[in-house]
Amino acid sequence: MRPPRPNGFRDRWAGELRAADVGKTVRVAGWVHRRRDHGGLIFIDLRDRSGLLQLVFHPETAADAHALAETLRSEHVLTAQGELVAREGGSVNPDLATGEIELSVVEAARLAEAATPPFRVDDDDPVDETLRLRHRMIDLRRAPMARNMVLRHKVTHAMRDHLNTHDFLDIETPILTRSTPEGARDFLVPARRVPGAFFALPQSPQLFKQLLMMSGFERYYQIARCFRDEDTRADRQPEFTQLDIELSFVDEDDVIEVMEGVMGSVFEATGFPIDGPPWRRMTYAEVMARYGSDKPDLRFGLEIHDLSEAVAGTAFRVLGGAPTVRGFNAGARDVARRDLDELTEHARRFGARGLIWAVVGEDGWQRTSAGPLEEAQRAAISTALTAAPGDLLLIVADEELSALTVLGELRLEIGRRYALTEGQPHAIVWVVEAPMFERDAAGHLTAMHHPFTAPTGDWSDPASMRSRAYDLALDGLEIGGGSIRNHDAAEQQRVFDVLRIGAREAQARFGFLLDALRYGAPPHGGIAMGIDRIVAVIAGEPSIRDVIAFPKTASGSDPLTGAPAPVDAEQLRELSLRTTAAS
RNA sequence: GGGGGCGUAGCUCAGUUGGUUAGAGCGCCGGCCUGUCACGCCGGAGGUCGCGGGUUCGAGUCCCGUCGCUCCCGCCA
Repeated sequence: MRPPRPNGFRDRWAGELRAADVGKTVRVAGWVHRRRDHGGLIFIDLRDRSGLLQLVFHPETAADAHALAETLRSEHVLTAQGELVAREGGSVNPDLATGEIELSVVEAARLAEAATPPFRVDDDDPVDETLRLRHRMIDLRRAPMARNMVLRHKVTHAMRDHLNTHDFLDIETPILTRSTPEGARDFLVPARRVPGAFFALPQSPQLFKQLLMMSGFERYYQIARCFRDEDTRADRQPEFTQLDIELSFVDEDDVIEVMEGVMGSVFEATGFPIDGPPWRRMTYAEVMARYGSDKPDLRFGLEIHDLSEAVAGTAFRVLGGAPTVRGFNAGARDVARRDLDELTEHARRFGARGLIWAVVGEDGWQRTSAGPLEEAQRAAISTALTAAPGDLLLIVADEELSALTVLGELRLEIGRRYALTEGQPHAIVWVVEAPMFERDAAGHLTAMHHPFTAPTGDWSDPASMRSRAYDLALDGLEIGGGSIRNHDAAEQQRVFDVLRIGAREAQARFGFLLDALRYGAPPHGGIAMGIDRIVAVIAGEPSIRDVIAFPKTASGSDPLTGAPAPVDAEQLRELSLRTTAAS
């Protein structure tokens, strides 16, 4: 860090002083991180953003300062001046960046007292998250959180740097806007000037960035806040941040290359140990078949295999009553009956009717839940899964998508249970050629990405069409995705036709984009990257709440973390809201 | 909307089959201590066992309800 402008508070950063500064008179300011009172000598670890510095207060040579130090407590704020001295041999602290030196305080002043913190700042032990959020300003003082905020800045800085040097323009888009079609529930804001009408907060800048392409800006980016009124998860917040990018006159390879450049520089800037781009690309069909997920964790194997042939024409199919049988070899696992019951329960949670398991012995299957299965089929399955004695085989018979999804989740569960990712290198993969449409519960086709994604394939069979989309998965987490868009109004209308979105509805929902398409839209495409997730993975934090300064809790009931406040009748009148008699 | 888990000191937790005065570590307060760095030693304060009801001679412990938190499913890229 650059030295601060010298003033009455400080002239150096405490954590950046080194042995080379010995002999200098310096002034530092910050918080009391820890205090060690030896009766005579008092040591105080002073904390500012740059780190820690040990202050020594001598009772005889600096009586006033020492008297003050006796009254200092944790998190008091102070400024101190003195001579920087070298520590004697045995008192050097090798665990501290400033451990070879200390400040022999001549003069000091307390700038603020502090109530005893509700939890320790100088300790990283877990504390109830609600309490941390209620006192977030204190929580953010703790080393891991402070580190995460710095890391987050490094990530966005690297992104901006890379894009700025590649001719991208940072352009802002509105927050108070109309519904954007990402499929989630909108947050709504009452519009005072149009009683009964509401703004929607953007689920993404999707429509606006496409308009910017039509405006001719060619290369746009924005670190954009997005809003989706859906329930919180460890990796999901109702308000989150994306790196949003759009380019004109491009195809898939162009966007992917740009993003590999961006993410490559992010990983490099943060020291994240991963191989540089170009990165592996796999089709949606392939990752679903092999890993049962559209965001596969490739840090370990345990690939899924099609066992339908192995059990063809047997009673097994009657048993399962299912069109497909798939399974994977979970490896040599020492499983108790309880483990198998838990795995079965896990499978059910994701919609499986049941789980077939088998433990392979020296001669055939030692234990299995598939009693009626004939020896020949058991052998065929073992062969298909290249089973060795001791191996645990997990098999699901169901509709194809359902079986693959369940096995994908079981694969991840096995990975967690047996720490299969431990010590493994990070794995990043592009998933391309996802289906353009999928069927909802009613059997109707809906857009798998959003309806502006360009499809490829045979229009006479929309269900078979693929989208010109690409999604990036890191360690089994989806960190971003995008697509080439429809730039032709007629083509866009065909998509709407498949989605059964009539001309009137399309005009009402996406009218301004459809209009824009008529005035000369360039071929364009883009991508959005989830910054919260990216930072969390790099930081090794399981929850993105730990890489967001002020996140939401699950219920959002805490005042500091954005709990919604009730609005009284008077405020409603002021907003000119139409209210019902009941309210 | 649904399912699981949790709620005991400021914090993190223990608390036996229902039994007398609810404990520990850390933190806090006081005393001692001139080279510590998670300083040490001695002492002390601090509890509506989330809340309400019930069963019982007796409830932190069992039952019902309720509130809060959390993880997951649904939902959501």
